[in-house]
Amino acid sequence: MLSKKTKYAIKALVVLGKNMDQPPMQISRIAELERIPKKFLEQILLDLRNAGFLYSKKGAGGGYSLNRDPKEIFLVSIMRITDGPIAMVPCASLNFYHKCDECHQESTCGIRDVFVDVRDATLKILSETSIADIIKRESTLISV
Amino acid sequence: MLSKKTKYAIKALVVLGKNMDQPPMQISRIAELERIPKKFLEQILLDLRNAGFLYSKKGAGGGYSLNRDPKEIFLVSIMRITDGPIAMVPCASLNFYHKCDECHQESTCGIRDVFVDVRDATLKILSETSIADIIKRESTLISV
DNA sequence: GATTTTTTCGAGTAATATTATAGATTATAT
DNA sequence: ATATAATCTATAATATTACTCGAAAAAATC
Repeated sequence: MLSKKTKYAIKALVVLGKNMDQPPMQISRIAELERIPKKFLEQILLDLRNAGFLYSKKGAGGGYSLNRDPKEIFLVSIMRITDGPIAMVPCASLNFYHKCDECHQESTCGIRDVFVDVRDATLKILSETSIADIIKRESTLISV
Repeated sequence: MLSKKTKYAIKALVVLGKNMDQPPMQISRIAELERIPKKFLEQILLDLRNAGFLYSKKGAGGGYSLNRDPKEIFLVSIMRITDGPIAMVPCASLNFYHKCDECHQESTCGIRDVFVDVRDATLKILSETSIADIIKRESTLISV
């Protein structure tokens, strides 16, 4: 399951992606627009900022804005920040690998073998899909 | 993340799939072989039995055995029993659909749109892979 | 038919992770 | 100086996961 944290992160980035040429947007404004608990969003934006995706400015007229082209912010990166691994088993993770507790013989584990395939299929989609794509998909869906 | 419940379920089914022409195997034997907490495994096997995948027999000489050809038991079915939905968002689930708490406009949600694709990719693999395939993969991995 | 073996059933609990909140601090603009 | 808004640290509330307990029911064997 995708955590609320990740959903909120994506939603916030989408809002900021639509706000590219505007002055920075405040946490409270994003929280209001997307109905995200403000204090929770605060933490999430901070994580995204620390990962380099956001620019932030304190004080009056401050707020958050994207630090990169929305075309260059991929879901896979966001998810790794907010949820951690993409793979469904730790032993199949590229960025967060560790042995499964239950596993006796990783090299011959058939479960791992299947879930490496699942990871690859998921990864392909998530690393091809950007915030810009999400925005595009939404406008396409509206016009249909 | 795949729950331990699901991993244990798959492991138990694999053990039983290798035991096809033998008399039924006891919970305690499976638990021992796969190092699964016995009482936990008990619940899991009961779920699989109630779903029609296992045959069970009480009393001395009783135990569990597969009720179907291991080629016809697919990971997708097991996971739906033990973990529920395959999709990462409830609104993209085929068998466990429900609205996301946070969602205001499902029909135009770009997140949903992407995760329907992820679901399809995952589903393809999981509904093509059977217990027999897991067993086959393991023996292939051993011989490499 | 008593005893042993083994599944079945219902409930309960412990551990962990997720989601959210609170309050004080720091930086910036006016 | 004052108001604004991000940052930081801690903690509370809730949900989920992973298990555990004890007793009942069914079947085999002596």
